[in-house]
Amino acid sequence: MALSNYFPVWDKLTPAQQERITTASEFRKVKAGTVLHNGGLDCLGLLLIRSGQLRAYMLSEEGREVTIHRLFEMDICLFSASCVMPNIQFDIVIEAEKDSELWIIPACLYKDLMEESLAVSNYSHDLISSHFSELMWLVEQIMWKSFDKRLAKFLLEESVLEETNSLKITHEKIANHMGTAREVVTRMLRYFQSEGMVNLTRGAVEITDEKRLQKLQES
Amino acid sequence: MALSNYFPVWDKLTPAQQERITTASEFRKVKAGTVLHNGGLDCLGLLLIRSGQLRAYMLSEEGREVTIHRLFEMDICLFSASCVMPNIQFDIVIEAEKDSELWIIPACLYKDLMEESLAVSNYSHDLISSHFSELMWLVEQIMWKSFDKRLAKFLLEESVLEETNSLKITHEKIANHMGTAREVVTRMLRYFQSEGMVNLTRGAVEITDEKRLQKLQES
DNA sequence: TTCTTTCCGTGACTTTCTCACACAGTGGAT
DNA sequence: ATCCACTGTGTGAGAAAGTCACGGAAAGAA
Repeated sequence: MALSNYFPVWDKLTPAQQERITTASEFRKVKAGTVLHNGGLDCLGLLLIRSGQLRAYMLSEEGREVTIHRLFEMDICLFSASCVMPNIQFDIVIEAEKDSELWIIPACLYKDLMEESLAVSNYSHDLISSHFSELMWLVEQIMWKSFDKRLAKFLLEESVLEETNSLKITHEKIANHMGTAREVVTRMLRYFQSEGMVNLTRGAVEITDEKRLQKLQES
Repeated sequence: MALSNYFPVWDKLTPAQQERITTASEFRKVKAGTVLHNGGLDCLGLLLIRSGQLRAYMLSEEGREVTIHRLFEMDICLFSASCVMPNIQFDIVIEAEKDSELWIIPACLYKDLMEESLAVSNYSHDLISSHFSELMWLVEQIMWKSFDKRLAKFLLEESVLEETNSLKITHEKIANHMGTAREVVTRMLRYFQSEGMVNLTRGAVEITDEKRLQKLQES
């Protein structure tokens, strides 16, 4: 499948614009763990995901993380282009969670397109505003939801994503997603296990009572 | 001063568009404390501030608050228009902090403009993306800054805004801005007082050692 | 096997939040 | 002036979550 099938509002662009995109974009395959963008330093460009899975997270000065957004097939990532997302004075890191294939669209090209094409501009607007909503949601979670509910929710979402109840994930990684300390995750998982909701083994969490986690998460 | 002096990108609109805005917009004066928008229910429209001061805050199910954004003269508020900021499934409240004058621009009109005018679309894009940055900043604060630093910063910012070191504000209001409990604010303020940084009286906080607060905030 | 690295478990302590209640200042009503 | 209601502040006790400092177990490499 070609770029044109993945680029949003492709058919609302002029042939000339389409041409500019195809010639300027770079296709790339990356391995899980690859860091594609790190902080405000580089202005790599937009990422258009063909396959795989990426994670965008915020990094604190002390090296703590929180996941801001996750990207899947067909998603487009604006965080890696400071020109399109101006005023960002903190570190966002984009990392491949799985082996991924993607196109890199030069940020300056996209910026030009935005200034030419209503369709592109409106599309970006919608995209950022949905990111805004997502972030509001995160704030709500962090501020007002107790940790047990948040963890239950995370495990359930992860199991939907991976399409299995046996999650291959370490406590450390969970902690990084959620922006907390590993010990906190360990303790809560042990509690979940003592209540029969999960089963823990090294590097893995198996969900054994989905319904109770559901109930916990909602309450 | 007329609406045209306050509306962004006014001179990039066609005379017809300008006409539509002037005729459709409503001018309004509100007293401090007025709630202009409450939750996802109403789609009031965009607010264009001529004078005064507004506050946009998120409301939890239990009635707790956090300030998301503050609006001043010349600012424009998109939160009150769910059409322009779609996917918002939580409660944002817009409240006048001081007596204010503003125009209300119907959301549907603005939406139409966005789909017609590149200038408007790009302007909205920049606006939302700066809101996004602000929110990221909030997340960073909440997650990684200890409360004493956050409170110091709040007091200093407030004193800049009000152009005085004698802030007329209750502990409760501070707590609502910062998304925490009143007792927490009271205790920290008492600590600040014991350290000679502030002087507390009923309904007021006087900053007596700005420099130490500065240092605290930065550390 | 031994060594190293990664991952997990845990106690002790700090910070922040929650709950419950008491009391003090302020501005009316009488 | 006295009483009352309301708002604003003070405080202790306990829970939740984060921090610090370990130790130890599992998995993979040498």
